[in-house]
Amino acid sequence: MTEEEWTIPDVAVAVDLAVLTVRAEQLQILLVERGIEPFRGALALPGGFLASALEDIEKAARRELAEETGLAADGLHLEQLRTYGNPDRDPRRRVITVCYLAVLPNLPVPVAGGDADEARWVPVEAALAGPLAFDHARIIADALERTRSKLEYTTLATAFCPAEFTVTELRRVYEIVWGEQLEPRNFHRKVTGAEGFLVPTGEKTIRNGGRPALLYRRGPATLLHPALLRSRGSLEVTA
Amino acid sequence: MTEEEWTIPDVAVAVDLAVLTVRAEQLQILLVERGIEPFRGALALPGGFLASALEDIEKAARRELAEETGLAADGLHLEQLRTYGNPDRDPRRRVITVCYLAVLPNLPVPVAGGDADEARWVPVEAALAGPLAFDHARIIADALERTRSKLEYTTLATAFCPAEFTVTELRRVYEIVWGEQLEPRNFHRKVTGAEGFLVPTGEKTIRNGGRPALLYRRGPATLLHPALLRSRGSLEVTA
DNA sequence: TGAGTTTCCGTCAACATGACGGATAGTGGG
DNA sequence: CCCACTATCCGTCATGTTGACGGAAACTCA
Repeated sequence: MTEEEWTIPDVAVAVDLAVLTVRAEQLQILLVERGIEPFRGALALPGGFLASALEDIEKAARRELAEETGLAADGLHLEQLRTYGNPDRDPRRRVITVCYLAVLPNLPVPVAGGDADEARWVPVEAALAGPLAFDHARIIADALERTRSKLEYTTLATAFCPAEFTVTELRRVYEIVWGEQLEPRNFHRKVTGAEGFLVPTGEKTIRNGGRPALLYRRGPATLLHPALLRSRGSLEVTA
Repeated sequence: MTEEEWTIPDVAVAVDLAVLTVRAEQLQILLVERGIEPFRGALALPGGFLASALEDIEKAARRELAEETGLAADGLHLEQLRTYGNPDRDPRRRVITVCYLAVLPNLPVPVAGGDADEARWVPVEAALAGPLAFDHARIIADALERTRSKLEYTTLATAFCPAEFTVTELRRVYEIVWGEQLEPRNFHRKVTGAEGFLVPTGEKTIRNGGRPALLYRRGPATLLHPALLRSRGSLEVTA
């Protein structure tokens, strides 16, 4: 607010993306191998600097996402996660990064193209264990907790599913993201009873082996009421 | 990620604060009257640009808060709300602002000093109705919804209270922030039963008129379990 | 046709919630 | 000194939600 002999400091603004999906019965995150210093060769979140001083932040996130994964909209869920600005998080210069959380269904792996190097899916557990560029481990941990938490009181879980899905598939999303088993019957009762969560797609089925399951489409609700709580054992809270 | 003839664009980074408290039986927010263009004379959130290109973002938020309100730690709750970066949110140049949500007990109004102009408490309802600088109305709306939501599943409400408080005072916080009445007995049962929410301060009382109430101190828990839900009628979800 | 598999439904005890009434413990006035 | 007044605190009960389980229904494959 002071307007004296002082000038507004300039900062480099980046966007990073924590792109989550469920593949091969695992929660996986999209990572790229860095081709340039710093952290050359290390795994990192896809992302990059604003294309211009006037580019909108969320637009930049969508652009990076499209560049890295080749997909735009669809069943895509994109929300701002948090901004990270530790002064020494980038050894080159001051960079603050606005991070986004994206959730996708398990697509036919369009991951390939993109501007940076090879992008690949990595199980989040492995990602959190292995060394990562910058403060990306912290970011992934935050994204994971945000996702787990939002499954409780929003309909975010449907963003992991294709356009049409069964209750069992939805339950698998919860079980995989939370890392715990759920009672199939109670889960079925809750999600089919929750207002606006699931819309029965006319009448259809799909085969798995046993009795055909009803197919659902995601409903208009974004909040889940009543909430679907995990047993116990959480972490922080956005902080 | 492209590393060609392109240079990283510079952006001005600001921090803004949504400082909430409960005063005079109302939820109020700290606003300043702008003394400079743009939006001279309009009400705005306290905040400002980073002091230097290396200042930490949260440090900057604490600095601005101290400058405007004269207080540092205490019962202070400070968390990042969201980053706003619409390209035309500031008519002068590209500015993105990292916003923080602060919650304070009703202090003896240390508001006065500060670098910018006069700061004053404004009922959030009035703040949302009246004209505000920049996109601050949107920010306040987000801060309000975040606060209301966090009262449900965290112990944030205690941040509105002084070090020692009664159950009735805590209930008033919920009622004022949510704008709805709560059953005193059920509320009492829930909060005193919730693990780690309230710690009875030895044995003390305070007078109000009737039977002396037990005094409590905030407990170690940050998450509330089970949650304390408002009746119905919410808004978005962080989006 | 029967075994195997998976979805779907019903029930019941345990727990939490919403709604009351009433006992308790102070204050202040006559 | 006693009595109205007020606010806190406690107990109960009907209702709704959760957790746990068994079993019927529907389809495939041998």
